[in-house]
This record gives sequence, C-alpha cells and structure tokens, in this order.
Amino acid sequence: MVESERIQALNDKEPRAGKYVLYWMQQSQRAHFNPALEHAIREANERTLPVLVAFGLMDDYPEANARHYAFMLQGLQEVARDLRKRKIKFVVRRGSPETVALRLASQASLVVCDRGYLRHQKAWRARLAREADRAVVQVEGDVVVPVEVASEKEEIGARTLRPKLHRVWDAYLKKLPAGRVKKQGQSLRVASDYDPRDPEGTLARLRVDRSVAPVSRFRGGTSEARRLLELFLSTGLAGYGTSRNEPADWQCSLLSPYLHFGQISPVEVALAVRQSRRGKSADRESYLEELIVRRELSMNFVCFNSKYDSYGCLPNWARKTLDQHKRDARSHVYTRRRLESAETHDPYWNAAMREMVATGFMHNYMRMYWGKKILEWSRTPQAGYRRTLYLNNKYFLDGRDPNSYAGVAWCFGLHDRGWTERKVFGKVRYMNDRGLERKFDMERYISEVEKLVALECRD
DNA sequence: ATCGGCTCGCGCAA
DNA sequence: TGCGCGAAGCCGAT
Repeated sequence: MVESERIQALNDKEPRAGKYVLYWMQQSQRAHFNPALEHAIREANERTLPVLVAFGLMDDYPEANARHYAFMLQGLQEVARDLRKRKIKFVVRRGSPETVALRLASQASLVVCDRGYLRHQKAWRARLAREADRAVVQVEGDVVVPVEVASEKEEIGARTLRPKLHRVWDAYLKKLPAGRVKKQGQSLRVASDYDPRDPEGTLARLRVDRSVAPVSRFRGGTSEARRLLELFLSTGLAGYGTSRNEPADWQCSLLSPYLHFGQISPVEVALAVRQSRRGKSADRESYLEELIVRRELSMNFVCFNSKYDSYGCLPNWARKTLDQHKRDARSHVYTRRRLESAETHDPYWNAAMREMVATGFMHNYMRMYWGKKILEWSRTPQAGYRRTLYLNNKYFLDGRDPNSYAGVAWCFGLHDRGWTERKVFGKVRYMNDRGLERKFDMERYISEVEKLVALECRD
C-alpha cells in the first residue's frame, strides 16, 4: 500500500474510459519496490484494466553519453524481464519522454508517473498534466520521506533537516508488497520502437555522444544493485561508521549509480541496513545518515533552489567571500583539458580523476577534495564551479543526480559554515593533501585506482 | 597526539 | 535579543 503523501494529482482532470492504465516510467526504473508501478496496478485492478508501462528513450537526454545510456539500458533490460513475469506490458518508444507519455495517454484511463526533482523532469510532468485530457497522478518513490513532508522550504544544512526527517521516517520505512494484476497486458497492441531485451543493439541505434565509454566496474539493473547491497551488508557495514572515509577501501555500498537511475528503492536499502545484524548500531546509523539525511537534503536543495545547477545557488556568505578573493593569486591554474587528462602536480587528485574517468565513480571523500581543488586551480570561482559540474556530469554514472548538484555546491560552501579566512577560498572550507596523508593511506589509494583503471582498459 | 579557535545562521530561551 | 551549537577541516600551540 502506497502512502497517500507520496501520491499527488498533477491536474484536476478525471479518469476516462480507456484500454489501460498507463504508467509512464522515467525516474523509477525498476519493477520491484516501485510505488508508482504499484499504484498503477491498483488503479488498473479497480477498473479491471491492464497496466501499460512505457519508457520514452531520447537520443539527446541532457548531458548524457554512451556511458550513462549503457548503464540505463542494462537496467531497462531487467525491467522488461521482470514486468513480463508479472504479466505487464512494457514498451520503449523513441522520443522525448513526455511526448511519448502524451501519445499513449490518449488511450489510457489515467496516467501514473513517478517523480523527479530536476528542472527538465518537472517540466515534462507539467506539460503532460497540462496537455493530457485525463487524470495524471504522480507518485514519489525515490526518497524515504516525501520532500514536502520533510520540509516546505530550502534547508540551511543537514543539521536543520535531520531532526525533521528523524521525526517522521519510521512511518515511511515500510515494505511495499508486489501487487498481482487482475488483467494481463501482453495482448495490448502497442508497438515498442526498441527491444529492451537487447541493450547493446539499442545503444548502437541511438545517436548519442560516444566520447565517454561504458564501464565494466558497474553493470546496471536491480539485481546487480541488490547483489551489491548484500555484499555491503556482509562485508562493508561492520565498521562503516569509522572506516567509510578511507579512500582505498571503498567501504561503501556503491549504490549511488543505481539510486540515480531508480534501479533500487532507497526504502528497500534503508530497511535492509536497519534490519541487518551486522556491525554496531553506530554503523547502521552512519549509513542511514548518508542514505537518508544527506541524500534527501540534496532533494530538498534541487526542489527548492531553482538555481541548483549554477553558481548562483550558493548562499550569500559563500558568494560574497569567494568574490572578495577572486583576484587572489592561485598557486596553480589548469585548463579543463589538463584537469580532464589528470595531469596536475597532485598525485592524489590525479588518481581521483582517473578513477572517475575510467570507472564512472569516485570515492565519496575524494569527491570533496577533488571539487575543492578545482575551485583552487581555476581563474575564478564561477569558472571553477562550471568546470566541476561539467566533469561531474560527464563522467559519473550518478552525474546529474540531485546528489551531484548538492555535492558540487558543497565544495563551494553550500550546506556548510564559514571557516578561517584564507587565500582563494575566503571563508569556504579548505582541504589539502596533508589532510589526506594525515588521515588515510593515500599510496594505497593510488595503487588501487591503477588496478581499477587497468581492469577497464582490458575490456 | 590533542585541543582550541576560526565562522555562520538556525532555533530556542528569555 | 542573545546565546548555544553543529560541522565530512586546517593550523598552530601545547
């Protein structure tokens, strides 16, 4: 049963007579633990209609390249398989997602969609709700606590959002049973433009940016996400609270790419961690802090800050102090090309960049250091911001995620407080290589990254 | 090795 | 209005 706070009517139109209930899948790319799908099944069963699940595949999704598409299509292959088992029709159609949804809406009794927080995702849903001549209902399935339930405004930091989430999150940490369809949907005559069971063939047909190659470190899909979750529970959770920041160990769940594409539910992950007997309670709490407080703080950020993808999103104190130091002498200034090819004087930074370019991921602690250094090595903080976000979205599998926007902005002062004033950074928190050396085994991080890079080159 | 200071703004007590 | 407190760090004094 989907909690009513997750469900929102996007227009005030009525359901109509139709051949099916349409679930337009976009953000929540999974057939399990998907509140939008379960809600669509329930609506369909009430009308004794089949469910049609449709995905709109476009060649030019903002900032996406072959790396992102390959991962996503691997996930959709599994969605196709799982929906088939559940007797639900699934089609992948060519076109802008909301246009695909709009076409299929005309034969639907009503339309159910999932929720995304980015500008273009909101615009797609708004257009669908406006132009469809029947009810459009949105179901928020990729957060533990619905964003507006947690808070109605942009929060200043984790410390103000945390108590609001803690107060209510028990009510949302509930299992979501898979509903059975009353009316099977395979006989629906709706054509699919692509065969989701053939991700390689589909990728070959798409006109996408191929300058960034797919990776072998991560394979997309719900079952792979669940395998990584089990692996994390058995080997990573114990000691997570104290060791998660050690770059060479990657003692983390590695789930952010899967969460980004909605291939696994954060509620499912949180429940698994909470119910696990591994580790101490401090380890489990530490993980839930990352998964729920930090992650949902970033949803709050993109939801309430319309400038989430540009320098202007930063708090006033940060922009002011960075502005006052924009003419400070920089110890090093690198071109974007030089950064991109990991050719700086800093071996730790270069290793982080190589991890990112080769594998689509970077250890979370290194993401902070990496962004701080780009700020330091750019002519202006604005240029640093643009370049950090560009590289972030180009190479990370979870680029363009709310977490990515909040993470980049954090490096420039978002959700943080002032610190001792210094060159270039002003009062924005500074990090340096001595800090890394003091706390971590950085030589081992470098050698572990080289192993990962070698594995990618072999394929 | 450990500790205090740096700095900001919320949220609560008065 | 004032004060306590958090916060994924650095730095210099002890």
